[in-house]
Amino acid sequence: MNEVPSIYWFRSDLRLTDLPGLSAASAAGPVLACYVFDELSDDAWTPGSASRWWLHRSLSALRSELQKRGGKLILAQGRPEAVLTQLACDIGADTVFCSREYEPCSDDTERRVAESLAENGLRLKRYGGTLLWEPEQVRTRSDTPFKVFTPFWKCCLTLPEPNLAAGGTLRFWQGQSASGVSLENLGLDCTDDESVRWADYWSPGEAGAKESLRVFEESALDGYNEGRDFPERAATSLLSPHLRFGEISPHRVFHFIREASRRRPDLQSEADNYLRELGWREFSRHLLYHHPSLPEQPFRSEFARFPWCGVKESLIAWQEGKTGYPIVDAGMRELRQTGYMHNRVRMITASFLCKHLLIDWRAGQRWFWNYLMDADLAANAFNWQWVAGSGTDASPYFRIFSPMAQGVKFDKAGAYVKEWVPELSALPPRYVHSPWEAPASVLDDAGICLGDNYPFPLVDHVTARKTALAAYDEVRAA
DNA sequence: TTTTGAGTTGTTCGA
DNA sequence: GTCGAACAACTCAAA
Repeated sequence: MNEVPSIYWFRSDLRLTDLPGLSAASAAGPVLACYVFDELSDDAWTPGSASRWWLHRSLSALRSELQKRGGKLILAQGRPEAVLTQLACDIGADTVFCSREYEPCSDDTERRVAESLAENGLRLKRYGGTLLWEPEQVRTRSDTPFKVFTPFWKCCLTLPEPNLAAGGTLRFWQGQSASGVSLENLGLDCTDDESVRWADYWSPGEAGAKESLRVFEESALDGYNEGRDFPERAATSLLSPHLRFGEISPHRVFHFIREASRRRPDLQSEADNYLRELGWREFSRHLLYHHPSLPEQPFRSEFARFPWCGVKESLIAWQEGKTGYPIVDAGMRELRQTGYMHNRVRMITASFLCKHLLIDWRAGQRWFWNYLMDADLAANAFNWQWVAGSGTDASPYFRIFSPMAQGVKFDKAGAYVKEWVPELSALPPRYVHSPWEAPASVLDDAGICLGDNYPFPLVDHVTARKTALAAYDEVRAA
C-alpha cells in the first residue's frame, strides 16, 4: 500500500520522544524529517556563537538517532515556507507537521508557511510539546494574562497535569528526495578560541538530556533547596540548554520529578522547588508571547527614560571578567569558557552591569545571548528586565546586590572564584571577595599585584550604589 | 466596586 | 555576632 508521506519540520524540538507533532505525523503516514536554518530571517535574534555550537551538535545527534531508526534528516538553508513547500511537493506529501512556537516572529513564520503550503493544496498542522500549558490556557479570573509569577504558577497547578505524548512507532519515508545541504555547510559550528573546551562540559542531544535529568534526580535533587544557591557545587540540573533546544520535553521533566517525589515523599519540597523553575521558564515564555517587545523595550515604560550612562570601557571590562570584583569576574569568565553561568552568579553579574556600571540591560542581554548555551529569548529578556528593575514585578528598586556580601554568603571559601579567576587562587578566603582590602604583605604572598595581574575595582561599591539609587529616583519621580 | 493581601532571589544600620 | 527594622510605596489578583 502506498501511503501519502508527510514532512516533520523540526524547530526547537530536537528530539524523537514526547513529541506530539511527530507522533501525529507518524500515525498519518511515513515521515520525512527536515530542519531549516534561516540565517537571513529579519529576526534580530538569530542564534549566538554558543547556541550555534550547540545546535550543530544537536542536529548531528538527531540525524544519527533518525538514521538508527531508518529515517533521515534533510537539512536546509533559507526561508522555511520556500524550503518546506518545495520539499513537500517533491515527495508528494500532503501535510507538514510541526510544534508550535511562541516567539515574536513565530506566528508570522507559521502563517507564511501555512499560506505557501495552502497555495499548493497542502497544509500545516501545529502541535504543542514545547510548553507545559498553552498561553491561552493560563488566564486570571478577569481573563487577562498573569503578570506576577506566584498566582500564575498557582493557576497552572490547578490545570490538568500536562500529559506525555503518546508513544507509538515512528515510521519514516524511504523514497528519494533532494538531499539538502550538509551539516557542515550550515555554517553553525563555532571556531572561537573558547569553543575548544565546550565539549568538555556538554553533551548536546536527546541522550545527553536524559542523562542530565537522571544524574540530577539521582545525586542532586536531595539537597537542591539549599545547594542550588552555591555556584561551586554541582547542585543544579544543567538541563537548560537541553530544554532550550527541545532535546527533552518539559513534560518529561515534570513527570520524572513528580514521580521521584512520589517515591521519596521526603523530597516533596525539593521537587516542588525544582518544578517551580520549570514554572519560570513557562512564565517567561507566556509573557513574551503576550508582550513581544520584551527583548527590546522596558516592560515598565517609565524606564525608557532611565539615564544609562555607563561607558564602553566598563562594558568591555565586564565582558572580559576584569572588573576587579572577584565574583563578577568569575561568573563572566565561566560564561566565556563554558557557555554557562550559575543562576546565582547571573543575578550578581547582571545587577553589577545595570546598577554599578549603569549600562543598559540590553547590552548585557546581547552578550548573554551570544555566549549562553541556553540562550533563550524569553528567559533572557525576562530576567534581564527583572534585574534592571524594568520588569513585571514590583521588586524594590533599592535592592542592589553587593558583590562582596553575595560572595561571602554563597562562596565563603572562595572556591568558585578561584576556579575561574586563578590569579586569586593563593588569596586567603577572608580577602578573596575584596582583594583591595588585603594588606600588602598578604597580596605579596599570594603573588598579586593590583593594577597589574588583577585589576583594582572598576568602581567603588558604596559610591556606585548611591549613584544607582539616585538614578532610580529620577525614573520614579518622572 | 472597593478592599485586602501579597509580591523569587537584598543591603545596611544600629541596638 | 545576631537580629530586626528601614529602605518607599506600587501593582496585581482575588475576594
